[in-house]
Amino acid sequence: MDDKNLTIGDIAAELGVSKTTVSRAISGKGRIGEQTRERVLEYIEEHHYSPNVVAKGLAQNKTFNLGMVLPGDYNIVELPFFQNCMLGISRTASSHGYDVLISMVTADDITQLERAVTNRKIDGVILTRTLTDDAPMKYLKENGVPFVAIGSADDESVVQIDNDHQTACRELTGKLLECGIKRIALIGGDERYIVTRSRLSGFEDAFTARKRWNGEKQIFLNVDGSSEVEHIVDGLLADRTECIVCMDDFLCGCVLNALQQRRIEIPEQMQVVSFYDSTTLAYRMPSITSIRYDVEELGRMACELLLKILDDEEVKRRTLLGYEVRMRNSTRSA
Amino acid sequence: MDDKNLTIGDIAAELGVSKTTVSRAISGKGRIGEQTRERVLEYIEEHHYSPNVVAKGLAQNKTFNLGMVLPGDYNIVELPFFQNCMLGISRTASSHGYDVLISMVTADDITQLERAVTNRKIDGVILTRTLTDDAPMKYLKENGVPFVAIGSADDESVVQIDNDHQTACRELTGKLLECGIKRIALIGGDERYIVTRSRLSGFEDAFTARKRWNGEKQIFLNVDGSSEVEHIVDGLLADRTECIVCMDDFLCGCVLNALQQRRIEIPEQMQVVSFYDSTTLAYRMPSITSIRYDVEELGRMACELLLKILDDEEVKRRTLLGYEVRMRNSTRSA
DNA sequence: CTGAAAGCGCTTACAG
DNA sequence: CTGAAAGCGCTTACAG
Repeated sequence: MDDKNLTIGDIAAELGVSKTTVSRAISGKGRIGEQTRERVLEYIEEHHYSPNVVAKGLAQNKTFNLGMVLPGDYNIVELPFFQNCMLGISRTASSHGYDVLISMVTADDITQLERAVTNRKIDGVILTRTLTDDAPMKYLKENGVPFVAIGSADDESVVQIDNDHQTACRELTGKLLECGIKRIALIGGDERYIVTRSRLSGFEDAFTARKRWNGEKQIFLNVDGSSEVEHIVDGLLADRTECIVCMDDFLCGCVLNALQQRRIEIPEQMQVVSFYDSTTLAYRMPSITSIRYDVEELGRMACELLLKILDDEEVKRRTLLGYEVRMRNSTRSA
Repeated sequence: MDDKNLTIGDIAAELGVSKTTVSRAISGKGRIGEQTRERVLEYIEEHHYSPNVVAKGLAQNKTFNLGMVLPGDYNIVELPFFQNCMLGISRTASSHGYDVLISMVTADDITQLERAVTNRKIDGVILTRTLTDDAPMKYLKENGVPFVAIGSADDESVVQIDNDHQTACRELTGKLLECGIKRIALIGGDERYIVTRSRLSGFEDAFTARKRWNGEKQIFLNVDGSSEVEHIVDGLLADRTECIVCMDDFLCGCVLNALQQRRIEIPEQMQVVSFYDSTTLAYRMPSITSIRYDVEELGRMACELLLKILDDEEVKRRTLLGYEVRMRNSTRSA
């Protein structure tokens, strides 16, 4: 285990070659005799040498660290989305020789991100959600830090990757309408999240695509917390609404609780659908019709995009990933 | 924004002093004239200089990065516990000039951790759970990497911090027994997690403390997934069990679903309690009696312990944090 | 109180 | 194909 602090210099001395040569054998850059390279590589193998990445970074002006920006708000941070995302990012980064450094930010405090940047701890950044008027994004642009955003953004200059929330929501809503639903409601969270807006658009697209649909739709945004949901649910029950579309699994959980408490049968008296299909709702009875995204894949691809950018490769400005509509027992089958 | 790449050398040249002097003004180490220091500091302030932490690290053989080890298993990673932990760690690290680098490991794959260590990317590590026969722990010990474990471990040489799960579970179980419960069941997850064992001990302590209790208790460990829970619940219903103690909120969610599906009234026909009090169960009706831990605080203190160790300060081998028993409507009141 | 110099462990023109 | 030397941006004995 003493090998731990072997340096390129030690190896050079031991083998009677120069540090330059050792460095070349390792990196594969520059011409070097086949013989010499093998000798060096063998020695390295035997003695478990592994290069000091920090020193390498200093010389190359890199850190081999990627920043991952996470929302540090309570509640939100708990959404499984971010963890699954992290899994994908972490694995990909790791397999490319990078590590992942986290920065938790809130709407009005991005100091952790600023520290990571000004301290030159990271080569690039992955944003894990997008907002209208996105402070981290603004900061990164101003400071010329390479980044990719998971989520969508109006700004065409930012490299973004997202599931196609709008189409997903349109398709799901469409299916519901096809089943003859006349009264439908949409409940969503913070309107500053782009994803909230995308889903809203998809929801509305479904109606404009069906000109003959003459029912009633209701929309509730910026819904936050259980008591507000209860109030809304009471209103919807009074209105004889047939279906509630929930924009995330947390809100859906609240809706389900409210319905259960009021002894409303699902789907007979009220249908319910949600997004994400996370474990938050797994095993709920009845099973919940939901959109499913491959969030780990999303993280993986975001990471690969960033790595390409760091390698000065060209990348698509916008990548749209798919989704899957899973019809289950919380809705009447088509 | 050009200030970005200011170096200590630039400042020295500009001010007509040596790099040594600039360094001393910044670090506060070594004697330096009051006048000179102020001049340097002023210049730095004006030009938004911020030192290259990587270079500093190379010179001092530090990275100012802390490793955080997270379980990379699906499902488990989704437990809000780890996110809240991360919040505490991240904030504390940040306020001490450190960043947090994540390594996701599974029971049989700790390569991400190994990479971070052999690449010398981190100064120390925080483990976020403990297992019997803990691979990351073993690796860190063998390689002399400073670390603290969130969770308990038999090994007296490891610095560990944990909520007092055993006492918590004993107290909660005790309260239930005081209410006259005669048939009680415990459902828990993976037995290799120390926390599962601690809670089991606490559960049993409650009975030994009440010698005259003559009821029936059942214990199910290594329970994994919803169908197994359903099967257990059916058995318990047949047995006329009065109360189910769930070791985590995920299992509790499964239990609640199974009961709801079977039209069992809580707490009239079955009482239910859980641990963590996470948002997974928030807003469930009836509200769930539960233990509550301050997980962010746990992360914060773990991080502070590690920072002290890195500073060569003495620390307590074992820190036990409190808990709160929250009696709610899923149990009959005492 | 201050500075010249060596060093942290790498990389990379440049010269041979 | 190989090496001496300078450099990445800091710190830190050592000397004055």
